[in-house]
Amino acid sequence: MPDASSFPQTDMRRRILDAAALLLAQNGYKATTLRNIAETAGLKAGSIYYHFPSKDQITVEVLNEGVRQVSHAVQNALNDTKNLDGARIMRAAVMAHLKALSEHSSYTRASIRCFSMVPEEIRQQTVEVRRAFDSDWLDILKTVQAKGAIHTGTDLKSLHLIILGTLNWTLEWQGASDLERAHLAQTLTSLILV
Amino acid sequence: MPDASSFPQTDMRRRILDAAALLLAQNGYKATTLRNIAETAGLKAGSIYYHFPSKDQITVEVLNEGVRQVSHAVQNALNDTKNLDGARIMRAAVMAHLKALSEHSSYTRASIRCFSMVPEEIRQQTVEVRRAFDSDWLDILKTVQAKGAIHTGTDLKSLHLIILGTLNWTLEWQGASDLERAHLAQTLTSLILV
DNA sequence: AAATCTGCCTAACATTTGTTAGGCAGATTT
DNA sequence: AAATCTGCCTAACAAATGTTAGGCAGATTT
Repeated sequence: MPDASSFPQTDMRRRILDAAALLLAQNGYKATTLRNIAETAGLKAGSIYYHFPSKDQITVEVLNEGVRQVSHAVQNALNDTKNLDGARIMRAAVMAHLKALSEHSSYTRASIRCFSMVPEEIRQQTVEVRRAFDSDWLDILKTVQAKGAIHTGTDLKSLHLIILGTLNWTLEWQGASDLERAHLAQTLTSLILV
Repeated sequence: MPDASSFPQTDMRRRILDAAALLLAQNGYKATTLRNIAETAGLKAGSIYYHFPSKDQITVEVLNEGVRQVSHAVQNALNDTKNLDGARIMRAAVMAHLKALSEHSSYTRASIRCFSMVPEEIRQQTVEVRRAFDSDWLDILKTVQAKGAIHTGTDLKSLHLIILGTLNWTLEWQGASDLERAHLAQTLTSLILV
């Protein structure tokens, strides 16, 4: 059975996660079936259990990786801009977040869109990674405000929700171009920065 | 079987829709079962087919009603503020949108969160209502900008996404208070208005 | 060469899904 | 009083679900 997409042949575990991420992002948790994942990854449903103990475990790994992709991207962007002014830090964080969302869109979309619909048992295993990321973003906002790039009167908790909501919402307008995304980042930071 | 919540006894059709909206908002399309809807509405699964021809039809009605609730709320708010200045129009629209989201949260949450995960057949029957609402919001922004309350340089399409993203994202932070919502509306409009 | 391990497959299982067919008590109409 | 209509129920159906048990060819180890 020669298949063009089966060159690596090994890393089947990764291919299963990729397939799951794609389907979870597209159809949600319940509509994503193991037979569907198997077909996309290029094996049979029963064989998945050689790599994972359950569908839930696959889901947990996908959801957590989705958050980590964005979290690491933002962290890296900030390490490069340590002693810059507030405005630059802000722009770097927003653009890194947005770029990560679009580059790893399967995992990030799965993470954002499935989180609140997934069974309680799964949610518990993904909630801590999320809280850490929320905390990171709030720290960024505090720093930028301390550097004077955000009005002192602005409520940072609200601002946090505006940024998160705006950026994550981009995953809903399917098929958006990088240009449109850049436009959005520009408009958003312009509104926020003093 | 005396049940405290079965006084009306008639309008069973509405109770089915309410139950479906609640479950769709909570668990998504695929995880919402007819037996689950029936139990919540207070009847048996087979009896649903006396009121609706299929699960899909129920879903379509819930999703469309969710959008209409918000759309009408915004429209009504604007009718009351016809000749006001741009800033007041903007604030009225944002607050009406936000209030409708929280008041009819089951329908609106179902509408927002299920739309992109639902089978193609259902999406087709809900897409036109959405487009109309998008168009309405863009008109509002054009009016407000024409009245000078938004910088002329601001890209309205991006601004539209920021507003939609921010407000709709509030449905993700479960259990938020009205005070927090009001705070968010205040911060958002402050950023946008000149 | 024998034994083990790797990585996948087939075939079944119990359960749950949307949906349908037929029944039945009470109200309404004739 | 007879007939019809309303609004629900029970019981079943085929299909699809997560999961498990057992097999099997090829590589690796002993």
